[in-house]
Amino acid sequence: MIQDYPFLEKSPLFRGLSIEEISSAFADVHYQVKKYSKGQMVVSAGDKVDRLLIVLSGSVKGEMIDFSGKTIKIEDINPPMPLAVAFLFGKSNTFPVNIITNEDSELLVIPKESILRLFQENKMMLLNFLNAISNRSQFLSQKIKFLNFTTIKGKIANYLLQYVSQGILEVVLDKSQNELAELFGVTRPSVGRGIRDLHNEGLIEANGKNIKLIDIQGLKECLK
Amino acid sequence: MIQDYPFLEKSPLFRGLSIEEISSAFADVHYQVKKYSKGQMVVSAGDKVDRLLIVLSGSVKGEMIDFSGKTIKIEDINPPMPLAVAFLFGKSNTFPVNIITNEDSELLVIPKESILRLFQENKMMLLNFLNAISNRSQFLSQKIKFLNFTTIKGKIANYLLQYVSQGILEVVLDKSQNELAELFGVTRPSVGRGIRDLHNEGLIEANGKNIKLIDIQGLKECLK
DNA sequence: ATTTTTCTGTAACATATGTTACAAAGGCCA
DNA sequence: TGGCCTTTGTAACATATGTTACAGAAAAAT
Repeated sequence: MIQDYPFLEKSPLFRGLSIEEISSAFADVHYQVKKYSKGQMVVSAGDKVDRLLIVLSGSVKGEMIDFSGKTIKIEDINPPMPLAVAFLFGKSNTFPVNIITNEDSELLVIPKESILRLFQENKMMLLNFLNAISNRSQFLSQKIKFLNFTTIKGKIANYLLQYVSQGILEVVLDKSQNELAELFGVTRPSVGRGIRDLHNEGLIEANGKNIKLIDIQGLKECLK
Repeated sequence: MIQDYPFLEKSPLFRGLSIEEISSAFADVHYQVKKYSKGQMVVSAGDKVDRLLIVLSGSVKGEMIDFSGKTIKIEDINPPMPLAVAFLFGKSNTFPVNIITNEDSELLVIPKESILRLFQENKMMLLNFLNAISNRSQFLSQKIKFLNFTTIKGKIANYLLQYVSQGILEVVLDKSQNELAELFGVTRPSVGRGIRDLHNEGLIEANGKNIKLIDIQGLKECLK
């Protein structure tokens, strides 16, 4: 079964392991492959997280529900990524979001006990898991810094300054304004306006996705 | 040495273990207790995280630095809490913040290899560590939801609705407006204004720290 | 080549929040 | 009691960002 999904080697949880190693680790451990049709709810917010889910095919999305019952799409999850790694352990063991398939999908379901057995038998998997949760935390940390500590111009400046630290002064953006907007938690026109403002202030020369960084010090000032 | 710090039993990393068990687990493992005087920098942002630090006495703070060189206090960390658990593993293995002592302090320093050995020998510690990182993620998730998904009125409403779920309809706030402002990442007058608005709209009756919750459904609507 | 979709640029307008300031109320302590 | 400090209430004003809308450019699909 496991051998049918060779790209599992690319999953953060199995990195550094060959598909044979993965497969043999799974030999004496319980797991399931479940099929879901498009639009089906895989997990409801509040369900107990007593198993690890990994997307094998198709794709799923996480949707948050607030008190008033409205839903907001949080993120898409594609193969071979795991779901909700940060909720398998920790204080709250319930899914924070609904998980719904975007299309017909298959998920690998591994009960929590099995996970612990995998960890015991294969130190690499444990390390990978630690890395996965840690990365999640780091991602969230970064996101908070972004959301909380700067204006939109600051966010753009910060984003561009990441290139500077790599010695790149003529940037070709690898994301659309929409993607940047989502990353920054703001609206798309605001991103456009921010870029235009930086341009008008002479800090950058923006032309579509091509951006020349002119006044590095000025950009740093934007971080407030 | 370890026995000198019995409150380590209360550290998230050693929960469920007696001080004797902790001490014996540490018997054949490298570690250090380091003393720092008040105001000393324990770790600079960017330093490699190749060791786990746990506050034994005193207290330390984490300060973030942005590109322009300004510092912002992130949080205080008191005994017996660990530092930067989410950065010992994961992609980025450098401290995201400066760590500075608030007062004379002692820190327990455990190299990463020692941590891994502790995990191998004591499954409880591994579980505790997984829990600690997971909790951190969950905390950050929650914070992001708060920062990103609601207006100030929404944040206040959300805060008040937590009481409702405990069956409390006449709240006595346990935080000042200043503290709420900090929690929400907004300014103090804005919190005041938010409360006043909710009051004027008839959703609550606010009088200083005493708040009667009138229109629960309306409060839920505020979450947008 | 043509159509369709996505992306960009921009504008007018509405609104939430920050900024600054000050006065009144409540706690604390000497 | 009086004087200090913190907290609250509130106002006028500035500003950043969201909202909505539309047109042209670019990219993708047919």
